[in-house]
Amino acid sequence: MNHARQYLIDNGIKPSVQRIAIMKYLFEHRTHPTVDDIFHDLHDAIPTLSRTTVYNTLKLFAEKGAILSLTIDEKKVRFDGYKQRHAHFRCLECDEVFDISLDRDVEFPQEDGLRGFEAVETHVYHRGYCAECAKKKNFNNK
Amino acid sequence: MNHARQYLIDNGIKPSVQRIAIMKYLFEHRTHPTVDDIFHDLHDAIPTLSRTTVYNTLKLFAEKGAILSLTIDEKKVRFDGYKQRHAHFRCLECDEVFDISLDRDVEFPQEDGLRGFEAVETHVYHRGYCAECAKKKNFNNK
DNA sequence: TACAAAGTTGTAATTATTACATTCTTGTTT
DNA sequence: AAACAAGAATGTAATAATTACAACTTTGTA
Repeated sequence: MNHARQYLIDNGIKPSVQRIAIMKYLFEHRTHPTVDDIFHDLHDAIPTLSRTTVYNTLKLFAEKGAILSLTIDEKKVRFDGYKQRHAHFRCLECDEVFDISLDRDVEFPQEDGLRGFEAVETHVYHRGYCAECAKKKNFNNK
Repeated sequence: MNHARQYLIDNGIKPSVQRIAIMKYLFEHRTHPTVDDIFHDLHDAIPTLSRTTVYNTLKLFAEKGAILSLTIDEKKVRFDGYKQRHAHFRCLECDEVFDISLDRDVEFPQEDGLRGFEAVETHVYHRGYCAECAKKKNFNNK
């Protein structure tokens, strides 16, 4: 039942109480949390947790390829424990980040587009208004 | 011959000495500069220029849709005066940002992928090693 | 020439992130 | 079980990008 623990080991990361808790958090919260979101939410369960540990841990996870770090928000980095290929959408109104499916036509770039360049990761980001905020916005502009 | 000035007007931006200089800079430098790059490089020509003005100006340009602001670099925002659809590639070694052509197959997402979401802009970012750094890296690992 | 609106400037504040030295855990060896 | 070393976690202090803000300047117009 300790999925997070095993996941860390599989990614070459030594599990610790803090690391397991953070990985578990990312599996359970598909909200693209920031360092502070995670720090804040885990603080009750692990009162000794340090913000620096959250920074260190997320950096390590991203380096090991266990998670994605998203720079869709110009203020702070967000993190994503969901590794399946998908795009992200940030709402300019409510500031939430959503997962967007990438359909067949929207494939990730092939070798040919990148002559000689070695891509490690590719991100597709949208910025705009999420369904809910778009509705409100269009209603008000009527 | 004042292309930058006219471009600003066309985008609903009142031209000023500073704004024209910054727009001109972006047209002439396809390097995805940061605020500081621009501030530093224009300082000789306009000694009174303030860093705040560069921030204000770039924010205004981006809001008016005259330029793109790129969040490919987790530290600082970069700017791009080239509006044609293209992707970006940031080298993890030399930290340069390159333009990458998006071929026909790599289209920007269509409406269907975004049910109800209103996309204002879409970015495709790659991170990895540029041709030059990849060559060095592979040579050293031999 | 006077004036208001918009633009620019410089400093101070804010905020995310990193550096670093100290303390704590963990597993291993005696 | 005690001693030890390596790796991890912690907290504070530093750094760096960005924004807030109040004062000053420029521009166009009456």
